[in-house]
Amino acid sequence: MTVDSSADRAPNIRDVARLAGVSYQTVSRVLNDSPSLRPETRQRVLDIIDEIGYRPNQAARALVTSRSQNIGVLIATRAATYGVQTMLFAIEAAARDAGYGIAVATTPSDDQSVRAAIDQLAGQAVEAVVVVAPQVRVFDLLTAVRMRIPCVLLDSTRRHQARGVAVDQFEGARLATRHLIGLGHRRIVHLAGPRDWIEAEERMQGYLREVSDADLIIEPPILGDWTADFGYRAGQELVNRHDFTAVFCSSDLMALGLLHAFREGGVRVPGDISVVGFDDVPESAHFWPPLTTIRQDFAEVGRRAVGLILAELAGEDNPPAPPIRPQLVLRSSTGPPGAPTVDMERSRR
Amino acid sequence: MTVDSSADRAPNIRDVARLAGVSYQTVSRVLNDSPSLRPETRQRVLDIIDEIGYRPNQAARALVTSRSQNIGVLIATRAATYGVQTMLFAIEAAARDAGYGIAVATTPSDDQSVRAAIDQLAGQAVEAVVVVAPQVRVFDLLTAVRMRIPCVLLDSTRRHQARGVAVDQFEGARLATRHLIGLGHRRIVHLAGPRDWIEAEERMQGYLREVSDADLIIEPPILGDWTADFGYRAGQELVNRHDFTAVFCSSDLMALGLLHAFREGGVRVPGDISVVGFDDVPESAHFWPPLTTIRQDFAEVGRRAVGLILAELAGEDNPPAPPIRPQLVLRSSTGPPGAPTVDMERSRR
DNA sequence: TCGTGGGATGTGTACGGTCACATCCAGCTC
DNA sequence: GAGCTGGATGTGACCGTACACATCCCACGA
Repeated sequence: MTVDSSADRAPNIRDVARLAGVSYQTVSRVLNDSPSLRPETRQRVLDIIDEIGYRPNQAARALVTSRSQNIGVLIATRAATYGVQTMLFAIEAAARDAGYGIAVATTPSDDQSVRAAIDQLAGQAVEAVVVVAPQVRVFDLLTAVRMRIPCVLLDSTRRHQARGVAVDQFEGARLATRHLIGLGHRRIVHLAGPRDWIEAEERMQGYLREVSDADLIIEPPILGDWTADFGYRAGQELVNRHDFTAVFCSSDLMALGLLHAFREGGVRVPGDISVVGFDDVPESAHFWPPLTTIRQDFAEVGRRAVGLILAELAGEDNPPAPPIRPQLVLRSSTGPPGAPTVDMERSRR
Repeated sequence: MTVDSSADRAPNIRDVARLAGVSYQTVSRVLNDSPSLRPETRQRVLDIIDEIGYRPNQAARALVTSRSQNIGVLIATRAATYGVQTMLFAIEAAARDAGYGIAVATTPSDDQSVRAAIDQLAGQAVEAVVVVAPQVRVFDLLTAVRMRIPCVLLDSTRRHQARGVAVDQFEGARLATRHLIGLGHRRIVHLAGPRDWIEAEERMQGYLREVSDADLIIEPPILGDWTADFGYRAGQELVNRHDFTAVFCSSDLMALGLLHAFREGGVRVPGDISVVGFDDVPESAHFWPPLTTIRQDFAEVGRRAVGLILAELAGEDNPPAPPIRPQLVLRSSTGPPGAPTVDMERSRR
């Protein structure tokens, strides 16, 4: 019958209160940084908290405040890629700095799976959702579901600018294409990403715009799937064509596979064909030849997404920020058409 | 004063009960699949739930059951790697299948950050923690913190077998080394991972064991950091040595950088030097030359970890499962010492 | 001296579920 | 027909916290 704090259940706010000789409400005030507290009272409570290892119960707090302190991250791909992981880690770090936790749900992109993932996150009572790597259909589905919570889309530039954070894919593709044109290339093939992906579409549009602005012949883009394996297969086919001098790949990995196929097929890069990638994954500096590519700051995308979410949760208006500018990284896989194969020195970084 | 269900707050269990003409407890029974319910009653409740879009409040449920239905994933690295992401996604998928959500905390490996990450997860009231990519210090810290919840470590083979799931890194390293020895190599350099990482240590031990079993000269391993950049720098130094004929790299990425440096330095692979990697990242088939490496099934590791956790949460004993066996993947970066450079055909998969 | 104001602290209640227990009623046995 | 049994359902209490409000006390000025 005696009040015993050594019970096996976790200590709660009343245990702290009793030991500190105050009411539970005072403890609550300490936890929530209430201004009207005598410093010595606050300290006494803090000491007890520390001593008995008290931790506020998130469930109880969430129940009464209806704020879970959790942000959901919906990842609409199961493929392991540098970009997705970098964004995820940046989101997590930024969220944690703001006192939020991260709940992750990955999913294939079919409707049913995405719905299930949304349910999953809703079940975790997230206060907001960051959608990573959205395909068009995922976006459409999200608008259909009409979530009652803030929702930020990554990589959804231009089309859905209001609710998205993104590197300017369109601009990145123009940079890549313009670089090739500037070197003198006139027939440029585009190895695109999946039709369904918003960013793939943006890159393709950027390529098309730049090519048509320069009055060049537009090659029908090859639709790929981001992977090195696909790039390899595409490369095997391209080896037999002799009507182009450069390839703009929508991902570094596809470029890697392409380089592989070209090498096997006796096509020299950049001597015969120049190749540009997209993403600037850390490995691309060590491809053979080191890959000229478009760098996008994935971590910044993640941080901005969290910033947007926090602002929205705080009820602030989000002034639409300018998209993040991508950057051309010059390495050794590009050169003027018909130039001799890269010499060794150029590939040093 | 009239009972109005169109309030802007989310519907709760009593709203459902009222509309279905039953008590809230009956609704609760429906939600928890209680056996003693008339089918028609159950159906009526389910219809109402569907109609008004009722979702059980996780916080309330967690409060009373003290079960959050959440599993924490502590990732003790901020580097984006194929292995970590593959494990994470597999964990998420397996957890979701079992009705659990995933809370992620990433962290640098210093003590203070890891503590903060643990606090973060504890704050999210996770029922268990999966620790990914543990360094020795992280493991020691975890034992010091003495968590009150189940905790599974990934990639902690042998040393902490009881609480870990892992690919047998030791065995993988032996496979790689034995392969080189079998080809006739007598002087094999090991490009190791960071000293602090358990799996790096295991791989190094495997290499050392195999080399000493074969009575070969033991080269002092070079301690790296998993990255392609490091492999590149290490390769630049190795180019000047002529006292070895093969390199076993502790990661595919280091191997990639190494290949880059060798190519620049005029060292032919495998003609002059054979190279073996570790991990079998999807790109390694497209390296130049395509990389012989050790495949480990990251997804299986993630799934098993969740299996272990679920069993422990259910109070079952975990029969210690055998470690997951890695597998040698033969490609074109290895050959007998002094053999001519790989011909093109061999690199086709 | 007393009313007043405000800082510091305590009390009641609600949040949305689950659990233990109570109740009800139909069907069965004797 | 009374008593028993067990399935179906309802009632009260409680989980741990935050919020609104009440209370207390002391300093201050009229």
